[in-house]
Amino acid sequence: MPVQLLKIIKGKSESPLPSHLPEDLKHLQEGFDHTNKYFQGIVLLSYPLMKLEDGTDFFKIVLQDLNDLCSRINSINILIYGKMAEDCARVIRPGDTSIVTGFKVAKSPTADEDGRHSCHLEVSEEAGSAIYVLIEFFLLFPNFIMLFQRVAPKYMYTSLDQLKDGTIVNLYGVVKFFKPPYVSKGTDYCSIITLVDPSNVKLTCTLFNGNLDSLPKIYKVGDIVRFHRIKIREYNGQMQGVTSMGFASLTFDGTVGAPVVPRTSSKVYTFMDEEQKTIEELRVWAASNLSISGPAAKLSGVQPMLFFDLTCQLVGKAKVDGSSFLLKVWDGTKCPYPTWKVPVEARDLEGEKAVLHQLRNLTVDILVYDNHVQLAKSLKVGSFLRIYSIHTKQASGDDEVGSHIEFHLHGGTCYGRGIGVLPESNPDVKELKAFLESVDLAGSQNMESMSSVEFDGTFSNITDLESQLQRCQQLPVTVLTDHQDLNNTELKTILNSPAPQQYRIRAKLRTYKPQKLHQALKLHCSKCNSLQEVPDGDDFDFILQGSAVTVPNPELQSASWYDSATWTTQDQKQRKIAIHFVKHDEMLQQPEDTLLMIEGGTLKEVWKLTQRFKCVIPVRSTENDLELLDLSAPFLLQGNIKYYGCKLCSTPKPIKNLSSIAAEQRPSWEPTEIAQVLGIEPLQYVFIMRFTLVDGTGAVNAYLFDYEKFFQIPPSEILSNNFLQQKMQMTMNTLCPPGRKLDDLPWLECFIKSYNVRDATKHQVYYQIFDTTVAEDVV
DNA sequence: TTAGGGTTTG
Repeated sequence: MPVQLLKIIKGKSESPLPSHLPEDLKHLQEGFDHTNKYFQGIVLLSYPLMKLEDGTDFFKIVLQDLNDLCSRINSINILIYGKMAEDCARVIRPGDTSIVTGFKVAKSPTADEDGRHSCHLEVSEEAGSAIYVLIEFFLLFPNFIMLFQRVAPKYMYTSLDQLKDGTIVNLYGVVKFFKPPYVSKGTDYCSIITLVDPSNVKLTCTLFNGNLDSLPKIYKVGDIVRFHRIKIREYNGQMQGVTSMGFASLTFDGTVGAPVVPRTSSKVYTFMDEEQKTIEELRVWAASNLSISGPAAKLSGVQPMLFFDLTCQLVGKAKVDGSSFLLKVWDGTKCPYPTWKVPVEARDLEGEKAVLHQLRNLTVDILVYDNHVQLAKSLKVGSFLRIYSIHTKQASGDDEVGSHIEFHLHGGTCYGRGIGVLPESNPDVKELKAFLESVDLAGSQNMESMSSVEFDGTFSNITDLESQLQRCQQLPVTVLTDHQDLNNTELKTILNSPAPQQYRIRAKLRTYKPQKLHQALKLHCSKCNSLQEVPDGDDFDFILQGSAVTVPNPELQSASWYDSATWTTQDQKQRKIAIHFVKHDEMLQQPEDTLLMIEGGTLKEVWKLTQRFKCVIPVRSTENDLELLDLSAPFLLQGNIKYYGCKLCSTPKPIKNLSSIAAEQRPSWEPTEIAQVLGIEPLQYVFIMRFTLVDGTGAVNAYLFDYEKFFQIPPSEILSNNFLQQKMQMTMNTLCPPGRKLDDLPWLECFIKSYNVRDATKHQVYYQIFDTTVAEDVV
């Protein structure tokens, strides 16, 4: 089954009046418009898939509204018909968080018996419904993001030359012409939009909605739209698009290279990297096939007798008479001609008196007429506007000042005449604001910096230490795991014997190195036998920052074996993040079973992802493939463990080799297996210490290479686990209590082996502890 | 239902 990611962003909405909110049960009523609304709940129950009399598949689930647990009725029946029933029955399980969109509300015939909501929701593919299942929360990104998996086939998009009368389709198009939403003579706002696409066919759409916010947020010719469920009709021998039930739109900036961030009032929309690709392709097509006017005129550049679009800030407004309304605006530049001032009563002028006075030489008066008056009245002083097709009219000077320029927004909507409110996130508004303020107020976002945890100096309290000591004076604090039949050998004998040999000893730990235990942790390559320090968080951060410069390659978004989601951060850096979720059997898995690859993430983001997903692999885009970062960075993160590869012994292989593991029946994502397919020679975490052991006959320095057996602490986990750090310190305090005389030290039972190390100039015998572990009651 | 793009004019 195809998998589609859905992104829901909670937080600051682009629109000042967000209307497409999640629906709650209280407001769910038969006969009301629930277009573009969604209902989110937990699956309380699911019934077996069945067939209706006409052969239609039918599946019923019960969703509980978690936001409204106090209400007597907080659950509702969801009736799923057709192909969608089959898909849902396969995927949806009780306990899942689920979203239903495009539903029809009908009276529930079973409400009296089951005590659930008096209505039920009917969903089917034909009705344009969709059902999603939550796969993950992302709380770490600037906006709180939830990712859902769509339980239905993908949307299909129709090219503009393939449209047929009477159909409802999904389509993409580049805006060739538009009328910003205006108040129609009926009950709704209306927006006219003409689209073109690479088939070179035009489609004019007439869109209505009672809610201004539900219409596409088009700001300029060249913007790209995606329409879902638009109805195609023939009118005057041409195809025409009109709003249908469930119509939904996304609008994207059409500038090549601009971030692909959809503008929508809908807080729920499907988000796929395939679509990002489509947008980017359309941008490129439009750049060479569509004449898009350059930057809009500034007041300083206006000419008399022209029509132009102005991006500006509203400083004041006033009613003039029944059919006209005054807007006082500025764009920071000065009009080179004398401009008229529309006489209004001071009491009718709305706006900060001080600001109006301060900017009196930079503001211009724009008189708007007829159908624009209603919208003009509703504008907020201080908001940013784009006024389309303002007429600059030269008035002959019949006063002593001479001729002046007048600004009119005539009635009607010809030539896209109208007023649009731009959100503060709009790039042109950002530019204008910066210009108006001449100060950059945007503060940089400080990500909490993370450094690796050091684990020395964590002593437990003194009472614990005393009781441990008492126990240790009687029994050995270490025990043997093998070779119990061997007899003890005195250290003096060992020192006088040739190597290599193995011995059982009974000795005391006089001292050890390093005393700072975090220094004992190393990375070891079993192939070339090299040892290295564990890189700290700053090293990794540095590499991540370096790799974030490489923008994710759109060509590599979503492949047969992974689905991708991308973000652009809302801060100044506009950093691009891509997450590639590796699929199994064409499906995304539960987060705890999922391997993902991330591009452009920060240390904190990567770390957060590791807390939720089974495996995280930081990657970057090349021209043809994703690739691992520098091997100074971990090639894999699992939970709190960073896995590193040996720089000398690794020969990185293509990332797509991971797909072979993904194709296994139950991918276990073992680090060793991942390393193997990626051509990485994994480094192992190891504690390396030097124990000075004494037994009254002599002293031996013996090395401990402990992968886990001795301390029974996985070295890979110690950096992130405070408890393990304390445990290790406690163990060492028991083996070698600080400040004690030799007589008071506990006995250790150990196996040691001697070995020769020779180089050109000298020969030395070394000793290594093996098959020994700390006694059970010590750890 | 509204508007159905195409040069407005106070």
